[in-house]
Amino acid sequence: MYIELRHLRTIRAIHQAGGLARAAEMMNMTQSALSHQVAGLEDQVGMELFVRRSKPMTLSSAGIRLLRTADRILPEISALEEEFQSLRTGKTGRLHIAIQCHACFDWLFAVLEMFRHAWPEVDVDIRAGLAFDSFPALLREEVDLVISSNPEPLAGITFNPLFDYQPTFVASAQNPLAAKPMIEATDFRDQTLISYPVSRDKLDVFTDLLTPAKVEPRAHRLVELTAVILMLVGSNRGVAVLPDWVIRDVKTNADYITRPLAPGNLTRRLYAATRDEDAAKPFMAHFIRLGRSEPVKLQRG
Amino acid sequence: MYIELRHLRTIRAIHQAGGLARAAEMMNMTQSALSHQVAGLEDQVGMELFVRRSKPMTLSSAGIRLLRTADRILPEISALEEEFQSLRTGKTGRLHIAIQCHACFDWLFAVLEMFRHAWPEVDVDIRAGLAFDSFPALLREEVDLVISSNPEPLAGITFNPLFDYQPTFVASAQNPLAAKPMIEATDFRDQTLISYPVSRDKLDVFTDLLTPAKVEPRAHRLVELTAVILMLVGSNRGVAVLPDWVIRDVKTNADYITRPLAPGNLTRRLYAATRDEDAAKPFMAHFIRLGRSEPVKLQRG
DNA sequence: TCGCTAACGTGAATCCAATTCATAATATTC
DNA sequence: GAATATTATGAATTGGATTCACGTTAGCGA
Repeated sequence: MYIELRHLRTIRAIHQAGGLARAAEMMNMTQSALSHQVAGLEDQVGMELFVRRSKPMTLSSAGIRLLRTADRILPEISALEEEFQSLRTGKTGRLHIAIQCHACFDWLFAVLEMFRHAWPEVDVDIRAGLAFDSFPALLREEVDLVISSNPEPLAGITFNPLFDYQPTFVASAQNPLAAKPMIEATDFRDQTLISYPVSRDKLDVFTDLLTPAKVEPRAHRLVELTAVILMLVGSNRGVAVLPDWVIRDVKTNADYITRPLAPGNLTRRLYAATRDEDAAKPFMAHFIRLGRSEPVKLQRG
Repeated sequence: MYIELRHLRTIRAIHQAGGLARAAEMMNMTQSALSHQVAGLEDQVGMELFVRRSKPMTLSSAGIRLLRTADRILPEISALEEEFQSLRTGKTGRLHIAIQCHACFDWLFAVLEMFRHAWPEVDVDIRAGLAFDSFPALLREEVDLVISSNPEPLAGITFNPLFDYQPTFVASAQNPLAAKPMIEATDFRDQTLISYPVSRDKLDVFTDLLTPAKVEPRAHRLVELTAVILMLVGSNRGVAVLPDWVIRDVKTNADYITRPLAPGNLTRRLYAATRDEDAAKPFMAHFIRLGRSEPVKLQRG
């Protein structure tokens, strides 16, 4: 049997209006239409939904069950419709973020915290675990924004610049390299490099230093968490290259040394990638604005 | 906008089947029909529900919202349909009982207790407060069964006999009438009669004794609860006429006397009135069977 | 009890919207 | 890049919902 929402609306209207004729008026239909509709529904259901002994017809016990369901379901539909309305006008939406750079957790949380106060209706989430194909995921609408420092010219994707940072060398104060004012590619030959577990073309050390110079570090250890990387570096089990904002805490720590890389002016830029059509959405624009201003404030203070 | 269940079913099917074509097969429709339907729905809603960049098309974030609603609502509809199925086959139903005779509470609870074990799916209730127009209420399907000792020949109503009882006179042992072996109408002239608060034509004392004899008791006090009536009678503040099954407890109590009425063979019959079409329903038949057998067992033991 | 009025039911005609048919456009795969 | 699979499109068709016109029934007051 094929119950439809139309039927639920009708049942509710007849009940509210207390009769077929008034209900018909309410719904901008003829009384006859409703009569036919009810008859059809009763056919479907296989029993009488109304008592016709008394004249303004009233719900039977089976009809009351239907009414209860209607009263539960129809408000849900209304809510859904209102939600779509809000979606259209841009008050609400979804902001699922994929991050290619693990270190971004650091400032991203702070930014999201500010964001969700301004846009409480927007469904926010961070999706780790798809760092490799985050751009296809963006196009498939699995996520809505990708934090990346490797803009690729892709149809349908807009790259919004956020802020610049310096990939910075960090090592133990015990490490012999502490003697050098600046670190170059060959310095890594006899070092254990510690990095996030992502492919080399997503790691600044490789893309900007080691790969061009065709240098391979003595060992390469993959670690997920920034705190753990710093811990290992602190105990001189390896060296790392991290964005400057991450190592602001260890800069003043005597156990660590930080040094600029190679020519000395290495700068990278972080982007928020969105689908073209989303870039204009008000909450997206706001998020990107926050992503531009807040991290630099964080780094200073 | 007019979302219909059809749309929810479609969304769910496309998601389950993982594509339009397979979904169409599932729903016994052409792929084209679904394509049109989805397009129409997206028009209504005012945004894309699916991502078409990749070929087996997938839900967009708005589509996912719709899917969530569908997953909540469609099971409710299925449950409803199953319920109607059960209603048709008679496994479930409603048994709302109106009682004209207050004293019936006594045995009715016991019967209902047995009944609800046998028919757990049937919605049981006792409706007091419409003793006066219980038969119209029965026809209006406000209740489904009326316990009555006053069968009226009414179109659409079947009276199923339950059991017989004797309206019995009960008074304090202190009352002068205790001396009489049998109580007649004129004996009430100088007595306070205590009865349930219902119209006289529903009270056995009047219909079978006082009204025919045109006798009026000295006073007539209305009391709701059987226990209170007996209490008042016990302290000789009045006399009462109650069904024999109610006074089985006081028969052995020295504070009370019970006497037969008038000619001595006054017997009344209790009926369960149902709508004609309901009388055949299995759970109704079962209830009536219980209503015949259980009260007499109670009275004996 | 009669007749009036309001409310509901019925059947044929109509209309609109959902579906189909046929085919084009587009992505995916090897 | 051909072959395949998947979705889109437009005209034609179908079918179900609605309307129209009228018949029927219940309620109500004189």
